[in-house]
This record gives sequence, structure tokens and C-alpha cells, in this order.
Amino acid sequence: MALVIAQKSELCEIIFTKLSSFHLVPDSCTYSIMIRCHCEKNEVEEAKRVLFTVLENGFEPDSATITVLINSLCKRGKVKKAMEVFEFMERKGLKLVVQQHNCLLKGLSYVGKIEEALEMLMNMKKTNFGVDVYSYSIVMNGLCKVGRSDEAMDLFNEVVEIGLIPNVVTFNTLIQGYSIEGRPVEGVGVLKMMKKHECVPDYISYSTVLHGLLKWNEIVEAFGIYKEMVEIGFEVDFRMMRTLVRRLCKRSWNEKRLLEDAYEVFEKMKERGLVVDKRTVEVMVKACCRGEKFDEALVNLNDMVRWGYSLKAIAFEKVIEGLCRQGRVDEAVSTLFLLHANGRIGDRISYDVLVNELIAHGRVFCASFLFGFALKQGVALVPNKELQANNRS
DNA sequence: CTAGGGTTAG
Repeated sequence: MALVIAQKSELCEIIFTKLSSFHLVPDSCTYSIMIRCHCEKNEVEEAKRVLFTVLENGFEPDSATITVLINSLCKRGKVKKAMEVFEFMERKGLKLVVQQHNCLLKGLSYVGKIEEALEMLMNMKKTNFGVDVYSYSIVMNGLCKVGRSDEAMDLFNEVVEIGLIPNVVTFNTLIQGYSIEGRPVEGVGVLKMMKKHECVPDYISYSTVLHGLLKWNEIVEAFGIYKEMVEIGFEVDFRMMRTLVRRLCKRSWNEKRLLEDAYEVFEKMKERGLVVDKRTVEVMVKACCRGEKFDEALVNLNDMVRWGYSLKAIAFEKVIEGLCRQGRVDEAVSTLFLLHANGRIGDRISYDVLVNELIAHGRVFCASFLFGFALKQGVALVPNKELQANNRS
């Protein structure tokens, strides 16, 4: 079994053929492992042959063995063959247990025969072997995958009605269904429902909800779920965090309060040492400028240059203009040099704004120096009156 | 103490 798990099926088979030289006789458990071994190698016919050998040797193959075989067939979409095994066992007078029925349910859903799966589920209810929560979860998943979450929800209600206990997988299936159907907020509703059913949402529950909300652009809801995840201690996938930051930034243009939320997620990414791509930084800096948060913008520009990222000049230019507007001219000049350290050249507007702001502070000498510096960089500025006067003197 | 089985995401 260890060899099968380690995917060393060849070795497993060699040992099996050498059993007799150790005077060992395989029993039903050995055969069951061999069936799985062949299934792993996609040798279904071989697996079936082993099953027949088991029967010929007078062993009663136990249900776990049959499950492995049926499951392996179903997983590969060979539902018809699985049915054959199924019927063969019934002719032998062996009744199939709920696990095997469940494999078939999954197989039927997998090949798109969801109606047949539903019919089978209804028949299972009538037998002594019955149905369990796996059966329902499987069919619900089949329905969800084809955009029939309402029917999946009907089945969920049936689960509760007949006294089965839905588990985290049952709920996660519903969440996924709503997500792909474009009803992500109902996924949030399922999360709340779980708490009522005393089922603890897991990482998959939250991630699926968050992914759905992001996919359908429910950004404010998404941030709420993100916060819950952080509070619980789940590490949110960095790609989702990146999307969240960008969308919150975009939204903060019209809804100022969202800037803070965006920054919170952004900071968490840096704190976790995640690679923040330059596009996200640019969007974040842009949003900071728009929200007049130049300290934050500047901190990030500094970080980016230090880490060797080459950002678009516009990110710096917006900060320069903003700082000048606030009269923080020294920091604005520093930002200009930061831009140069980043390997780019400021545009005409940045130099214009800086020169004018320096003059406004009465620092004409600095303004002249900067003016000359701009010319050297090939940025053509139109000198204003003060500068001309200064240069004449 | 005593092998092997079925459900959810990106």
C-alpha cells in the first residue's frame, strides 16, 4: 500500500508477483490493494481481472475493494463500465453500499448526466442502504456546476428535513454554486447559515466567498470578508489581496473612505513579505495622491526605489505636484531626485510646479539651479519674469 | 495493536 501511495506501482506489482517465492498467499486485502494499484496506473481492465481472480478463488470481495474499482472508473468518466461492475456484483448477490452509490452519483454528474444522478439519489432514499450527506453533497455539486444552485439549495433543505447533518463540504458546495452563477452575496448568506447550523466555515468557505465577490466586483463586501479572514487568522491568497487593493483604490476615487481599506490590505501584503507587483504599487500611490495622502505615497515610492522597482514617472510626478500644492517644497524636490534615482526624468509640469513653488517661497537661487538642471536633462521650460531678473543680476 | 473505500476552490 505504501508503494501505491508513493506512486511506485511497478515495484508494487513486482513484489506481488514474488509473493509465492516467500511462501505467501495473497488474501482479499492484498487483492484490494492490487486493484487500486492497477487503477492508479490507469489499467482498468487489469484491475477488473484481479477482481475476477478474487471471485474465482472463492473470496468474498469486500466492499472497500469494489469501491476503489468503481471510483476509479467513475473518476475517469467511464460510468458505463462502472455500471457494469455494479450490475455484475448485484448478479453475484452482493448488495452495494452507500459509498459505491456515491461514486456512481459523482460519475454521472461528471459526465453531465445530472438528471440520472438525481433519479438515482431519489431511489437511494427508498433503499435500506440509504443516502448520506456525501450523496447529497455530490449531487448538489453536480447541480451547482451547471448553474442550478436553486435546485442545490432545495436538496440542502431536504438534507436538513430528513435529519442528516450537513457538513462544511455541503455548505462550500453551495457557496461555489452561487459564486459561479454570479450571486456572490448569497455566498455570504451561506456563511451566516453555517454559523446557525453550528458548522465552522473553513479556509475553503472563506476563500470561495471572497473569490466570488471579487469576480463579480462586490468590493465592499469583499473587504468585509477579508477582514473576517484576517481576524480568524487565515492567510488570504496574495492574488486575491492584490485584486482587492487595486479595486478598492479604483473605487476610492469616488468613495474616499475606501482608501483607508485599500491601504490596510496593501500594508498587510508588505508585512507578510509578499511580492507586491509594481502595477499595484502604482495604483496605490495614485490613489494616495488622489486622497491627498502624500506621506503614504512617498513612503511607498521610497520603498519601491530601494527594492529596485522601476515605476512609471507619473507616480512620482503626482506626488511632486501634490506636495507643492501643500507647500511642502523640500519634500517635493527630494521626490524629484528620487525619480531620477529611479532612472527616469521628471516631466515639464513637475519642473514648472517646483520652480514656481520655490519662487513662491522666495528661494529664487534654488529655483534657478533647478531650472538649469531641467535644461541639462533636456526638459525645455519657459522662464518666468522672476527667473529672468535673477539671471540678469 | 491488526492493512484497503466515497464529498468542496483557485
